[in-house]
Amino acid sequence: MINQKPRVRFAPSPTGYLHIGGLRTALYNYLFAKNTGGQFVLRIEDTDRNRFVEGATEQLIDVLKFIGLEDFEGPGNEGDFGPYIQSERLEIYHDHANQLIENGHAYRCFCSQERLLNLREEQQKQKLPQVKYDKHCLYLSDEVKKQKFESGESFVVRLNIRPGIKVIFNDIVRDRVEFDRDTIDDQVLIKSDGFPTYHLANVVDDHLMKITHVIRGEEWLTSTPKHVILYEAFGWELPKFAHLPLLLNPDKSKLSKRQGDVAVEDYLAKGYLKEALINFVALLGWSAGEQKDFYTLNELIQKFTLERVHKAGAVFNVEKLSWLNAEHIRAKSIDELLNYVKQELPNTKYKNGNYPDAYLKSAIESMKERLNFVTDIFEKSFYYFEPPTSYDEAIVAKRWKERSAELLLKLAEAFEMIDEPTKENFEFALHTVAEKNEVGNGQLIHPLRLAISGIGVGPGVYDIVLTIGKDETIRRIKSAVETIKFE
RNA sequence: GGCCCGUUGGUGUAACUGGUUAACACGUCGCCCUUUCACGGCGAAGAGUACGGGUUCGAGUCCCGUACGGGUCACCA
Repeated sequence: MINQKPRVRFAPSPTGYLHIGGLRTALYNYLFAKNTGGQFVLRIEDTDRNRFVEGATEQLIDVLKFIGLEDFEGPGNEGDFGPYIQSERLEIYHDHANQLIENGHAYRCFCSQERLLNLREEQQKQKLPQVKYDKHCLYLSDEVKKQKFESGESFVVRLNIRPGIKVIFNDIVRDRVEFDRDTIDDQVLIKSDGFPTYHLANVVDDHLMKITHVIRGEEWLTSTPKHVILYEAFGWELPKFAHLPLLLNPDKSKLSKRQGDVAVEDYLAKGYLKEALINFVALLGWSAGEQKDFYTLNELIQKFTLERVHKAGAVFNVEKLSWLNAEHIRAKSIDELLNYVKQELPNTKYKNGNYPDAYLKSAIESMKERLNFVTDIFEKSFYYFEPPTSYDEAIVAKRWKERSAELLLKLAEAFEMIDEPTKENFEFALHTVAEKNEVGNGQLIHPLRLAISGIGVGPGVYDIVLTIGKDETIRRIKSAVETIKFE
């Protein structure tokens, strides 16, 4: 057991999307597994039939694979401990529940919803410190139990918590955590529909799947003593626990839908790169202890340790995510970016345009450092995809002077003469025209930018000219001269 | 309310087993570069480590208490 390779699991319930907190949990499990040479297991916890969402499991797996955590043992990649979908393991849970009933660690409870409700109300009225099941069915006589069971009366199976010493366990993130046994309720293990609850299923599966480290969100910390008691009841060795700090809304409450996007799919749809998402989420609750923020998945794998996981919850700060996204864009090669751009092009109004790869690459080259999202290229530098149809009024007012039209026409003539279209030649031509007409370069540069792009910001003018080409530049100059009036 | 966990600039984090003026990044502001914008560079403001005690020559680091925040108390995970 000592030198066993770690086995960890990400055990989401298929809700229809991957929660950003789920991504973080999955990532830490994955990083830990990869870092230690262990195995990352994916298990689908679909024991709540009321929340069944068609196709959710497939969707979850797709997103996980897309984002780069594709190397898992689980559905579609069976190992020796399947099935990996809990709804396909019902018999296993029943066998184990029965085992617990036999040795007295669990019992059948026939109480109606109504009685449970009344009990709860009653206890609340009495201002009891805590609402707990009263073990009513544990104390039924054997005959009554037998009779109810055999007559097919609906029941649940409850864990029988007995008085005893404190439940103490060690958490890798939080060190020692302890709970009094009498604060623990007789948790339902098997629901009346025959499905197990999370508590039973997770313990049984973690044991059977030989999970060595349970790495999950802090919201599970308070139910961990129940799990510890279950391990005890089965006589199983305890896995190591690591409860991760929560991801928080700006107001410090648990990250939720109400206060912004929470699905990984949403962020992907908005144009965040998976690299940025991984990088950002990894830093929420962990750091390598170095003064650096940019990491690739491989670097994270090399650096990750559970010991360096932080204890306090972390606010999800979209601004830093956006910065990281821009950083990851800048780190990509032009060819990689070309793929993204071509992938997105059909979703834009320029889908019918014809843009050769070399053209797009030139445009990307000039815009790379100015993009926060790859799709920004279609907005911020629309002029690469269509000629300007209007001219920014503020820029016109500021840069379009009395002689601008005349000078631009002369510039167009000079451009016309250029045989070899290079940045240097365009620049030289502009300088020459400026000199001959005794004006500063700015008198040409700014009107030129306005004429060919319609706006006042963007890459260097010569870069734009080079990308759209000599002929198109001249066309745009002529068109601008006709449209823009000096006032 | 009970129980559990937490608390370093606005945000994410750093600060080896206690040892000099608490570091880095995002964000903000300013300057430089660029006849634009962005990138980049430089600099600034912003916490004295929730608060109060204690231990110690010395505490963000250890102990106790308080406050505040969060999580959890389902036949949901």
